[in-house]
Amino acid sequence: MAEPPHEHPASDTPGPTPTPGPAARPLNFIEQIIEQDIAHARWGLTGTTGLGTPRGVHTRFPPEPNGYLHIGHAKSICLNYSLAKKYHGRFNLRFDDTNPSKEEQRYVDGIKADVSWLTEPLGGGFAHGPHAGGLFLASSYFEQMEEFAKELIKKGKAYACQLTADEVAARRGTPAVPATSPYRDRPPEESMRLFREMKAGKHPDGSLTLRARIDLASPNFNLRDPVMYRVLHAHHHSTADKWCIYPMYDWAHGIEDSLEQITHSICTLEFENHRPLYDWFIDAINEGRTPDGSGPWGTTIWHSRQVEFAKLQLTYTVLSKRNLLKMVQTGAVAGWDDPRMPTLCGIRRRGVPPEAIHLLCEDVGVTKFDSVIDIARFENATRTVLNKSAPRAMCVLDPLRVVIDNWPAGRVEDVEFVINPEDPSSGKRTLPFTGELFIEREDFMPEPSKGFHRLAPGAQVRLRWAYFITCTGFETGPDGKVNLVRCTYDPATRGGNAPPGADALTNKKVKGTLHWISAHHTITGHVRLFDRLFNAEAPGERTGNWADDLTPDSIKVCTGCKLDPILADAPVGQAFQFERLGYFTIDPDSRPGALLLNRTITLKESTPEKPKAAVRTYTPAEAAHELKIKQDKLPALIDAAGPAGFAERNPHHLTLDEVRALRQWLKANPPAKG
RNA sequence: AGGGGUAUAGUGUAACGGUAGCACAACUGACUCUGACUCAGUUAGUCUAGGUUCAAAUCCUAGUACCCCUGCCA
Repeated sequence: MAEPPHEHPASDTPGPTPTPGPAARPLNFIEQIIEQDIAHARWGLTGTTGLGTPRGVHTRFPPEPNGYLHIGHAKSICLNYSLAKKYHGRFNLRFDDTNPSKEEQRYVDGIKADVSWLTEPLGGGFAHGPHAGGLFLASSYFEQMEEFAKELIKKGKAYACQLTADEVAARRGTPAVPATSPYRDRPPEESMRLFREMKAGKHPDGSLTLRARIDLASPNFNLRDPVMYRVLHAHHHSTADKWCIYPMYDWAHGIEDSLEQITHSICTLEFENHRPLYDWFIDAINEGRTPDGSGPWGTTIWHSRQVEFAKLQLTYTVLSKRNLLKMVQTGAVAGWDDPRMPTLCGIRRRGVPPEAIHLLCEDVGVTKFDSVIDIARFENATRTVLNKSAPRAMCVLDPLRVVIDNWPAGRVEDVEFVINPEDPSSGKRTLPFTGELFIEREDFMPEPSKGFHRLAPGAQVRLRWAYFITCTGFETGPDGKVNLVRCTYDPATRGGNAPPGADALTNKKVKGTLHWISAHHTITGHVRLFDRLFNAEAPGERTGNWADDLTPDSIKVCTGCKLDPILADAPVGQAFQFERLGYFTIDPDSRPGALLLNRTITLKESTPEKPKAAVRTYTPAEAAHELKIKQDKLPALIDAAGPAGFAERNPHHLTLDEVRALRQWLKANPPAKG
């Protein structure tokens, strides 16, 4: 495994960027780094060859199996897989299973399924396809890691430390005061003996660690002699009871990447502070090693390059395994795969196709800047994909009976129905039309409001693909609710086509088009409608507890829905667009005769009345942030700049215009220095 | 406080010393057998202050704001 001399990123000089090919979009910063690496032939990259000759970019997704994956992880998976695909390489799935006290086999299984689901439309995944790198377990490297650890002990670069966790914390020091350990100058032989005893199970949990001997005074606390191994008598989901010492992330992770010869080790921003440590460990192992194996310690090991990017954050969403787990445990949701959850299994059950996640990731890009993505972008990506792919169906969620008085008794007519107007290859099917139908209750108003152009007494509307009907009256039940609408149909409008108007030149127009279903040709079922799980942009920001921002009724079940008969044979997960209602999918709990559907997302809706202008408002905290001042200086600024009417308003949220005015004022009246 | 990062329209991102562009959102309008889709147009931006330069988002200096780091978690 010849590997070129590792160059630290700091030594990089901007090289000529190779022709990027047909660039649909500019390269993101990671692609730029990779193309420079190719230009300099680092890691043996040539960029022009196929797989492994000598090699392309090799990436990996390294989850800890201590929970289910969420949409934040999806960004990392898409990034890693896409880079391997774009640069003729491979993609590994590797479980970073170094802490058995938190990990479970069911999470391993769930994560494998989620990653496969997500990467499948990209042409494969970790297990199959042209870029499959394979499935790996950190725990299968434990023996090798142990050997490396012993090597560092012999080199005087690691030592056994008998400080307890509390003592280590107490001796951690401060930026100005170095940490201390009375054991760091212990002879290597003694450390070796203790390390062997640790492994042999002769020491209780927490009594002993192996620590790297780096720098107790480093301003980077990760370098203050970090723990490499701890004693932990715990059952491991993969290695069972074979080990009672487990490596720490910092020690293990770089070795895992090295053993798999990962070229670019992509991770999130919070690991930036760990990169020097990652590099230190590999360099320490390589001290005394040579590329040809002639050195005293053998052949040099692989040194991957770590690159950090900003993780995905979404408004109205909680994205941390800890909080997600708590939501499940407290019953805030029905489980990890509740369709309201941002987990990949929840999103999948909700009916979102993986392509929507790919589209979102392309949309938001890859940078090092912490940003929060508006959840609406994800919703829009979902609509965009489903609009192109979902067959249409005619379903009525809240049925209202319509009788067509001039329809010949008992007559059934098949009307042609375009399965997906956005996809000509999908073709047509037929739908039975009769004199007794259901329409959506909200599509009829006895006394129509202004701008309502659906059904009302005397009004004419089109029934999609069928006929124009005119309302001649309605009946109400004892409760005063409308329970029947009477209409006549116009035979000249068969197929829903508008007949020539009075002048025989312009077609007669009708404003509204309604969806419908024949009362005698429908199946009933339940449909679940979801609202956002949280009703605050940043759940928990207000009170410190996300539970305070839970939407009270974020799930609504419609019973007795009148569904298109085509749904009877649809498989679980099949997506449909219910005309004018949104996108829906069959839930796994659905049964023949007891259909259950989930609404994935509504259609985009512009309201009939003049939509009220959505004015962006700022909380005091947001305004201060926007103006780059401390929040406590905001009141004084407002007093000084005085946006009209602000003082009378409650709550004291600022409008966009007011924030702009304050910014202008600040520009004209810069704060005094000091 | 020390260290590590990041600042470009409302939001997300390009521009690599040479015309600040794109997408989403918003707003106008057109089209429409889904109040969907599609299409056209409008509004709006380089954190601040100095400096270098014919020319600065970009280079230099000094500030400001935000994120990460003091687990035997990852």
